[in-house]
Amino acid sequence: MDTTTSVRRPHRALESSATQSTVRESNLALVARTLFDSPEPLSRADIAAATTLTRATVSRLVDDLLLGGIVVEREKTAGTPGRPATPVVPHNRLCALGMQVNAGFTIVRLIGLDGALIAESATTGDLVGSDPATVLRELGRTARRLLEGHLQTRRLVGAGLALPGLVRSGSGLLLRAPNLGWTELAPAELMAAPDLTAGLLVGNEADLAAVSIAYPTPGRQGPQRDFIYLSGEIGIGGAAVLDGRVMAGRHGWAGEIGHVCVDPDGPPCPCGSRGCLERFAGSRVLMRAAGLEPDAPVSELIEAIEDGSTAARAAVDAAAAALETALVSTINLLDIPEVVLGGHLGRLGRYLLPRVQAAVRGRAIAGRFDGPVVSVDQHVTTDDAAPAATGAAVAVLNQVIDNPAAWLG
Amino acid sequence: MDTTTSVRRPHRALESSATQSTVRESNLALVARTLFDSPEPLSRADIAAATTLTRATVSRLVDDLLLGGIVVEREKTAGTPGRPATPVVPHNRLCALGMQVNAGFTIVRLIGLDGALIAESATTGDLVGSDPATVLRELGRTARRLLEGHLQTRRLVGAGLALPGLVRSGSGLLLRAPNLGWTELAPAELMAAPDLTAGLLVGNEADLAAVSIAYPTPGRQGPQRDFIYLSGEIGIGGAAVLDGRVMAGRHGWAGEIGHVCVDPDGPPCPCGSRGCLERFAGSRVLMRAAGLEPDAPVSELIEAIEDGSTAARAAVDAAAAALETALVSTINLLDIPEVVLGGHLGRLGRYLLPRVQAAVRGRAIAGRFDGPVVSVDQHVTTDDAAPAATGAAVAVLNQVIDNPAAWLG
DNA sequence: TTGTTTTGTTTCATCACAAAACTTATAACC
DNA sequence: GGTTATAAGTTTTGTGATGAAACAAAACAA
Repeated sequence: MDTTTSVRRPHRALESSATQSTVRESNLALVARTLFDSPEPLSRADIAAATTLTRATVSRLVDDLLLGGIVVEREKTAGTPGRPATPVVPHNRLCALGMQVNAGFTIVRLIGLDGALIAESATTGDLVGSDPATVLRELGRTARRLLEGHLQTRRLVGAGLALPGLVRSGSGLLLRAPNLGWTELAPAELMAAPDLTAGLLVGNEADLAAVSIAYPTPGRQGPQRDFIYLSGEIGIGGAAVLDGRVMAGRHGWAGEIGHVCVDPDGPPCPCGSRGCLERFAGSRVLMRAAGLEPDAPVSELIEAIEDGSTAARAAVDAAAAALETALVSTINLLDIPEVVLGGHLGRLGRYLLPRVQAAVRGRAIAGRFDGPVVSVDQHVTTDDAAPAATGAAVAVLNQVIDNPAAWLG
Repeated sequence: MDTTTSVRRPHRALESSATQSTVRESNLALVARTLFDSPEPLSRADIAAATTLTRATVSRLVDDLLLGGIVVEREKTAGTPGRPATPVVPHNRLCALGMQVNAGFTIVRLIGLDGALIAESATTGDLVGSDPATVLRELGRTARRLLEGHLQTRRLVGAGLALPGLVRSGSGLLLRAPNLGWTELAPAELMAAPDLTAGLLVGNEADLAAVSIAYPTPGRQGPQRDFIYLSGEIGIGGAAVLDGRVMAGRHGWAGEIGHVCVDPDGPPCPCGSRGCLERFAGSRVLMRAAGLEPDAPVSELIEAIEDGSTAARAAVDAAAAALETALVSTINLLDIPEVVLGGHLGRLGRYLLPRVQAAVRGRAIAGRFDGPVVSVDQHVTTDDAAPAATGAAVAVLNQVIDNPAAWLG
């Protein structure tokens, strides 16, 4: 862990050479993305118009996608002069597992390539200090049960797992999850379900929740393309999304807004620093400061405020002030003037939004130019407590859309 | 300026289709990058081995580069059995102008595709509150004089201009440069030298200084590929470089570390926030706090410290503390555990490095894993006061290397 | 002089896509 | 109902990129 300076490869490969099959892969991906990104079904001719490819080329590419079960044809639609078009739409036969382990629950979702929730299984329980092997083995069993009966009609593309901690990008190793008490483990192995977890995508909970905002359904970007996401949990996770891609940094740990310092003389943080945002706006800190049980639901906090509790009000104000400071710094650093609040921060939106929005507009450099927007994660208003599980599945499905050639084999 | 929420285009083009000429462009760039990135001259066969292209293909691509004047053949090298190889190296006939306007000087440099400094012209003077039209017109004249006599043997690729302010990426407009007192102007037009400034690359001073660190010579990456750069001037500029690319953000303003908040109750900053890093570590703030003239050279500050001035010592300590806080937050946010100090911060390296390095290692999340490195910009030790001017030229030349097809026409 | 080795070139086959002609399937109009 | 107009999708042909393999060139070595 406490490794010495890593040896850098003296000459990394610049990139690989292009060939004709590269062209095909690239155009296949272009057609797939165009198809999935469109809110309305597109015909081959529509795709040709949208991509500048010829109809002939699109036809052949679409044939490949049909053959691979990635898309299907719908009934022809008449009504206008000319030969009727054949709409081509995402095939819901392909699907992926999205899983999440959190301090308070585990969840498994099966999601189709068209974005539909096919099945779901959730368990609640206190997982702080739990044994990762036990929890993950059980998660694997749950996933297998969930799949039963579906594999006759569907085909599994892969699985994704969201964890509340540091995940080393590439290797899929969890380095540490402070709020679970887990360190240094390989989730794919512990799940003991090699058929399900071959190529398991392991990701940080905030990063994957951000994916589900950037892509409400697989391959289709939502209205927010550049934004900073904050996940309000025991810790404050964060992710920075630019043009639909989650920023990774060198190891895949970028976006840790919870550990932006908002007061150099503030309380110490287990991360080694002091006065991190998390120390003011993390759920347990907030609840304690409000005079409530650390794991009390947000509704209690809101009630307390409405009942006139000064402690509750002060706690939220302190969190808001910390949030303002951290976000202004973050926006100045990343130049992404849009913020989405998730978890308990989203649920406290009515108290936080106006203040934070005003601060961001008045104090961030980009504030005066773009009219930055602060909003609440949709998932909060629809009472979805596990957007990261959905995001994990979507991330897996996006891989298919972004490189269909690899899936077609 | 104070625009309302910008209207987002509902459907941006996903990307354009690939064709055979795309393959050629891509491989041409691959060959060029391989050639320029190598410390030793490469033969066609070497390039083939390095890229997995065949010798036949490499030969044809190199022929194009030769024809375009981007590379030249050197004398064959014998000594080993087999047909002697023909080394192919960057051609120094192509060159670019790199210019910089700062609060205290202007500079114009002419730099060859091989990285050599061909000519240089600098002027000093207080440009705070100066008239941009006058300054830029004079800069254009200087550039033209500098070029005289060189255009018989060289060919100008283009020009780059570094400015200490906010530049809107794409348009090349300077929105504001607080320390010059300039706002809202189009440098390319004001320079009144359309032959030189066609396609002028305008960039932020810190961003372009970072380019000259990432690329010590055009197309050849230095040892630092991921790093956070801090330019110490009146203001503290910053840039984040990941894999050799400067992070832009939505408008091109990412990396403003000078406006990370290190004390929410600190002194107000013209940017609208409070307690920005710049308020503690900007050169004039630092000098005043040390009891010196605001524009005194760093050497005086060092002397004062060595003479035992407590004010000077305290000022540097305060700057160091602010730097620590800002950098820990920044590293947590970007996951780039490497820092390069430029300008007066680099010149104060002996006082800052140990403290800052310890802070970053002990308090940043990535600190415990990678052994983060804090170092001083090479340009400071070689007494080059204008790395951004070099970076501006290098950025222009890199465009040729990254897409030779566009240059060949 | 002959053989060996490596570089660089030539020739030919393959495979994507573009262009354009063609086929198919519908609506609109007389 | 027959004809025309219109648009979707397919077939055919040509172009241009790379790869593979044979070939030519230029050195060293025995």
